[in-house]
Amino acid sequence: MSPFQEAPVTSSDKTFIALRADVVEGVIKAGAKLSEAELSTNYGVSRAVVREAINRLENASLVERKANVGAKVVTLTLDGLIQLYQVREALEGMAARLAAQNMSDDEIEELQSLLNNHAKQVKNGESYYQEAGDVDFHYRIVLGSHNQQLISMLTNNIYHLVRMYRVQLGMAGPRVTTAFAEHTNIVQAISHRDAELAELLMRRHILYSKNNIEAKLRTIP
Amino acid sequence: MSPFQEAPVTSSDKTFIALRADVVEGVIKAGAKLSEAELSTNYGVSRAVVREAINRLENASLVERKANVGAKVVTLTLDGLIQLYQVREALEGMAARLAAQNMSDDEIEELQSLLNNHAKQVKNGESYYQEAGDVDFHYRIVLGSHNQQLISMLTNNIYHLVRMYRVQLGMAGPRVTTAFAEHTNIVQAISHRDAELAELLMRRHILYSKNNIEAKLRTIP
DNA sequence: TGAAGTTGGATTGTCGACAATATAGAGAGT
DNA sequence: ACTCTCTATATTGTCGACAATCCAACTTCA
Repeated sequence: MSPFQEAPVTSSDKTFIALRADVVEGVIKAGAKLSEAELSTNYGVSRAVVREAINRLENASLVERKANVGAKVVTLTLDGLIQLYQVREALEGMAARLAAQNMSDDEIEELQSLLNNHAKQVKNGESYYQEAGDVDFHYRIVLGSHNQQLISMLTNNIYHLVRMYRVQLGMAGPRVTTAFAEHTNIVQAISHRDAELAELLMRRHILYSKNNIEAKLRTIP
Repeated sequence: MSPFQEAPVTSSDKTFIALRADVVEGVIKAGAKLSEAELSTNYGVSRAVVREAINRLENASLVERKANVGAKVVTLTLDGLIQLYQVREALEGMAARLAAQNMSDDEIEELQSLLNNHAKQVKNGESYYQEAGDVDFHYRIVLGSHNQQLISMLTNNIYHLVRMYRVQLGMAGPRVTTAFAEHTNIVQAISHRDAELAELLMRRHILYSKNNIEAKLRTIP
């Protein structure tokens, strides 16, 4: 289905995931201070596991910590969004390149059928699932790179921050059908094993997406 | 001087840095198990701070942890090295592109003079400082990107892992003068504010470096 | 009035003890 | 001899208490 980490086993894992969700979804507001004691009672665990969860969030760039002072949820800025998308462009571009080289024929076929499902949804105007579909699409390609380092960086860190921006600054917008066309071209490049083109198209796709969001944001804050 | 993090203030910071150094330099061998109790006595701190240090090392991809089992130092493989350099190519390529756009004239001038010093050293055959010089060069450009996300990923994670491979598999090799020529071209592109070319040259530079190391390694393990 | 120094309260950092889990080895059965 | 089960032990996960640090409010002095 969707981006799944390994199943959480330890209490610390669950707390980390719950806390991350609350930060990403805005239940805990951007810029808010994270009190260890307060979170400890809220999640019903000891301060030690809260601390561990906060540490992990720090590495994911979702909170900032200062020694002897505490941790704050990051603040969302236009500049931060741009920098994030620059990194994303570099990493996902490479992912597309590697996917064109390394994906198995089966994986490519699944990617194709995923795209076909999206095509139906676009025709039916089911805009809700468009977001999930977009995530799925990018996720498949990242996995297809078969590069663990790359997969880890994108799925553990960058995607959560991207989602935090999307959710809290209310992205959804048009760009559905045009993005779908771009997806189609990328898959075509991959299935032709054209690594160079796959990277180029993916980078442009993300760049367009950035420009689109950026334009919307400049009108608000 | 050299890549410096923020000064370590807390006991946990110091332990993390000491432990990381021991892992990178091979004092603790690749693949070895990390016993929390043992490290606790060795570094003279409580298990809690050792655990925090290990967690941070995990995010830096220097150790792998399994719940209820423990942490092991990563094992160094050819495949791991290749994947690492693929990520490095993507990120540093983007860094060079952004550096060409964002570096101040002063920063570029400092980069130039750094290169001049290297030129002298290369002529004198001081091969030792070549490594430090190379690190310095790349570090400056990464900082010049003015992209915090990018800077953090490279300096906190990737560079330490790269160094671990270099140290433990005994890199040094020739490629000194030829690498210097590549550096020169990159700086030229940056000072011309040619972002496209700067990225291209940096990516090729890292790709060559990867191929060089890879060729050496294939003869050994 | 304003600036520097001081103190109290609250928050984070560190510690040792206890609980939960995995793994190696012994033992039983075939 | 081999496999399976079960137990013992060592290691990690979690907890509550104590120590160190920061910050704000208050006092003191020019």
